[in-house]
Amino acid sequence: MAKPRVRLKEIAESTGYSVNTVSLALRGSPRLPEETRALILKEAERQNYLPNHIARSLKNQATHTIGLVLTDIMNPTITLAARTIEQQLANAGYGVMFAASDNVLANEVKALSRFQSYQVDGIIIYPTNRNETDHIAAIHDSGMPILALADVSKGKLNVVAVDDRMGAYKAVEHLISKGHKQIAILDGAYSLGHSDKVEGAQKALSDAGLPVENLRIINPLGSSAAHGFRAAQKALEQSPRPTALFATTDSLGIGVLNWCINNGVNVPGDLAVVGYDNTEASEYCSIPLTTINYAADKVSSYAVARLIDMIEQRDVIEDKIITLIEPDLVVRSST
Amino acid sequence: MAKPRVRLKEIAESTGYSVNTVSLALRGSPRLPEETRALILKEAERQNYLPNHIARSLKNQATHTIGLVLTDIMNPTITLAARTIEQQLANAGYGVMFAASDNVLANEVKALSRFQSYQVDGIIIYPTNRNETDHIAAIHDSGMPILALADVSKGKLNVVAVDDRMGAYKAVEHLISKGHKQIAILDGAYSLGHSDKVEGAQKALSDAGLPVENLRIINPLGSSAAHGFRAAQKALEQSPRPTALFATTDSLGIGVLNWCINNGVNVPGDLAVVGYDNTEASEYCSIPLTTINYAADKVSSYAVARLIDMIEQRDVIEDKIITLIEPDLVVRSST
DNA sequence: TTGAAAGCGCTAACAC
DNA sequence: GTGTTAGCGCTTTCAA
Repeated sequence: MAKPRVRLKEIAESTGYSVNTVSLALRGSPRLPEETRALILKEAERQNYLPNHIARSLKNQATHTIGLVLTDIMNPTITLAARTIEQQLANAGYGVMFAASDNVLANEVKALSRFQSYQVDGIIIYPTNRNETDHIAAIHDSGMPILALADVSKGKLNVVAVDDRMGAYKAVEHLISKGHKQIAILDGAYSLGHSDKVEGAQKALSDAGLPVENLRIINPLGSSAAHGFRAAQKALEQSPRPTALFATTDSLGIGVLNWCINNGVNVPGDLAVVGYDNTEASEYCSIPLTTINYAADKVSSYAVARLIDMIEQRDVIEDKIITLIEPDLVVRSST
Repeated sequence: MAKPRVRLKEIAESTGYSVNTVSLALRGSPRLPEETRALILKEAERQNYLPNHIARSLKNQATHTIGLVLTDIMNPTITLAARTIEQQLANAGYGVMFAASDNVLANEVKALSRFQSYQVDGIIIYPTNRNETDHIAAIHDSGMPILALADVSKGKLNVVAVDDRMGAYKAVEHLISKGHKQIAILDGAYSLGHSDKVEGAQKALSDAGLPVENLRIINPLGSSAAHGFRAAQKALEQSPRPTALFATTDSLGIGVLNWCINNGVNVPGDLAVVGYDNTEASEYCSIPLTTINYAADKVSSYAVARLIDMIEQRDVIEDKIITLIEPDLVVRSST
């Protein structure tokens, strides 16, 4: 059943040219007369030739494949980033291998070394833990172009990311402008060293002359609606009771909204809620959610463009470049 | 900066053995004495050797990579399937390349031929259109193991999927048992030839002695909460007005629930709503959603196991196998 | 117990 | 214009 694959050799034999000429023709070399080229192309078409990417990669020392290491792929914002990155890379002629670390460092390490072994031309990574990026930097130092999608600027990596510190600042600044003084923040990433959002929130408080203790940090142990639903009660049990809540993902925020609906807590009357990411769901949930727009498309485009730059000028020594995209506040009914 | 990669040659030179012996040692050949092996392993470790997967693939005619073609990766059920499949394959020592067709056939075709060119060992695919699978079958016939995650049993492909006809049957049977006679179904896949859910729903009606015309088919033009939100009104404008609605994804259902909340429609009093997929969100949304459990983990495990079987016994001629997993009803507050 | 040589499918330098 | 040859890094006969 399994037909042997068509190689250059087969085309060469049936056209009478050499393998080399066929290779040249298929890649559109100007050295060949139009006639020869057309003839070979036609025969290749007829035999349904597809180039053997593996052989080409071995020879060219380039696989035209990149590795994408994600943390929690179930987070819609990360899913969206993955989708956009895949599209952009496909357009640029690159294939994408992916792996999800699920925020477990060991998984991240394994995925990275698998990608190295697979000889990917570059890696785009959502790091699991911002304080543990040395293993990533080591791979980068060995000559692998790597781009991080989170602001690990303390490390040595190139970065394209949303400015989460600024985003959180805007979210909390908005709450403060509405008169709130006791604010809870739901943040599952804080414990993994991703402290930007908490820091941005704290800065908003202190810039407004409020004590940072007024921000109660609650770990929802995840980033989904289920986690938000379960953490909402804990947030409202704080003393003094918060009048506003900043959920660091929309999913968390939606979970909080639903808990409020089920428990007779009026939003925004009893509790104002701000989300983060501006996922599609935030607009169409029970109470349209005020949120921070995470421009996934922008991040992805920049990231892909930057990575391809790095790949194609591999040997040029470059300084690390940190690109932070400033996110905007989107005001809806929940605040 | 870019250090040249360590090859077998480097290890050979620094240990004094030949490339061949090093290769043997690293793969644990019993032909070598323990001492030699240990020595070589240690040196490989020291030099941080990682095998060149490309070279190995070319030689072995196997890449240990599979291609995953998805439709709408933003659909949480598909995301979950992707995640589980990646995990399972990684455990089995396979890498995963992915592409999303976004339900555009041309994208699917492109992705498939890219994967062929990349010499993947097998392909797992969520087909875009069930009536257009000949191009997939053609690749299968050329010797590529392919497994479909939707019931395209009319075609020639191997299948592991949830029995959506049965799932839809159970959903609508449940609504009928609650006394509903006028039912709307929101289904965006119907127009793409995925008619199982509609057919299952219709069968439930006729088995109950109700005319199939009592099922109003509405195309939400997508599968997300936003689409559900926008389609809800259209559903309730049908005449006679439906008293129950079957949303063929949970996201659609959640969109409907939220529209109802915003428009004073009582659920389940004025409108009973059933979803499909049993996503995490369905449990923690505004009104816990009755739904059909799509056992993504089961589907993924079976699919991966089956694909690996196909890969490893490539030359054995096998009949196509259709595995359909029967889904269960999960009753919550929305009905 | 170890090594030499051929070859996977392709590309590139160099002939002719 | 087109063909010959070597080689990418690895595995696998086959010898020694």
